[in-house]
Amino acid sequence: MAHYKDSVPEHDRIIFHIDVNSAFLSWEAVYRLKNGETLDLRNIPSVVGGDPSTRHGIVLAKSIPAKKYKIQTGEPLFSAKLKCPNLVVVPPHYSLYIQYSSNMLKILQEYSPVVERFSIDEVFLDFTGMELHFGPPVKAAQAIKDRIKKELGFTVNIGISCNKLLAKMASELEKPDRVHTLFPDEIPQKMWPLPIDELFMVGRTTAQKLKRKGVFTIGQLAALEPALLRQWFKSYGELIWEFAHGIDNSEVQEYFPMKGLSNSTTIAFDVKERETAHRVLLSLSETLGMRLRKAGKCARLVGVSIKNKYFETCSRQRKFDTATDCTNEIYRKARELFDELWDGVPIRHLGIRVAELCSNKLLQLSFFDECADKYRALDCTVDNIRSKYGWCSIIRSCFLCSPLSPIAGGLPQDDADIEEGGKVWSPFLHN
DNA sequence: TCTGGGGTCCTAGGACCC
DNA sequence: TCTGGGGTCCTAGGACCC
Repeated sequence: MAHYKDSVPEHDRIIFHIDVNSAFLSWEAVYRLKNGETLDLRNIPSVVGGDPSTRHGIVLAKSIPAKKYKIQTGEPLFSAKLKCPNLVVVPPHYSLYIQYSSNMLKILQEYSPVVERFSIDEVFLDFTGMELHFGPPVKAAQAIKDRIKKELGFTVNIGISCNKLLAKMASELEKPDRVHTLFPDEIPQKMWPLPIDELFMVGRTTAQKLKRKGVFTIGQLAALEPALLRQWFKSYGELIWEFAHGIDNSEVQEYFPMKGLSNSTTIAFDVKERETAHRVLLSLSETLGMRLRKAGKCARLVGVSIKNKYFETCSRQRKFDTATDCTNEIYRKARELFDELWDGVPIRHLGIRVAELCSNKLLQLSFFDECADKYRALDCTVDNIRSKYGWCSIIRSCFLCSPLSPIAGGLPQDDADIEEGGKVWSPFLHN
């Protein structure tokens, strides 16, 4: 029996949501098969996971057989192995995933001019009006799905509906390698029986609160009075009520203006000394500054966050009079905020965030900072060297004999990164 | 050897102004 | 001496997503 309707009703818009099945794990499997490995990670209990020795030991992606052991993305590898002692764990190769993701995007762009890269493994595609070129939506989606499998070697789910929310909910239905529709008239039968946690934007906290109030399915949520949800969850309550009814008017958007940037890192050991913490902040500032300059932006707001050994977090942010894209300036501000914030408890994780961005062409130099020009030239030179010879071709001397990475945060460098000079390093939306 | 990193948005509460 | 109130900006924290 078909798992989708053979004919779709007339609607204003036709939206596809393309979701790579177990993305990191599939891509890892495809890469390994291509390089002579005979075992397909997708067919055994396996996960892509970080390195516990540097305190990055969490599950980044799981195979479908691993899912049967109730292993969850984000859970510690330690606990995943307790659930499944034979679990195969492989390290991540981010630059590979970025390539697979981009290859898929290229294919999808052939089917519509309006394509939104929602994350490294999810894409929205506005198929409205494209029936003329590629046939009815379900047939076209089948063809796209099969083409990706044939040309790139991995499977995707495609959800089809009249808005992004329903398309996304549709792609989550049965996996892998499937096309599903979820049009408004199918909501009661396909979406309302689902548990409340499966609704987009209902996370763990909201799901727990709803369950305590006796709401267990999306249908039960839909049946509530929106005023009651407003009372319980403020504006959020109305949003999830609308989602439970399949209401969503957001557009498929090719480009999103960047609002802010952040870099953070879990350090392999607990940091007890101020100087060490400062160095981590410096290495984070390096990455942040480079990304900011690459985007052609300056930031007015700088923020610092700390997670201590007890997993308690705190943060401090400040708006400054002048915007900057200078590594040293970001570092100086971050250090100032850190010194005000830190209570001396050993630190596990440090982060820096910048926001309130403006174009660096309109850069307003402070009268008091006569060094600004020199720093600008320095940043520019270092950026050029790094883009030519790799991220670590030029580092600050204070990192020479240090266990700390001179360039922290972002995605961990993998072998492929180093071979390529580490040029590829961010999977996210900005070109 | 237990618990990542990068985003966006919302809210509460305080400061400050008129 | 009975302690306005609306508007805006700012910060910290927490929710969600991948």
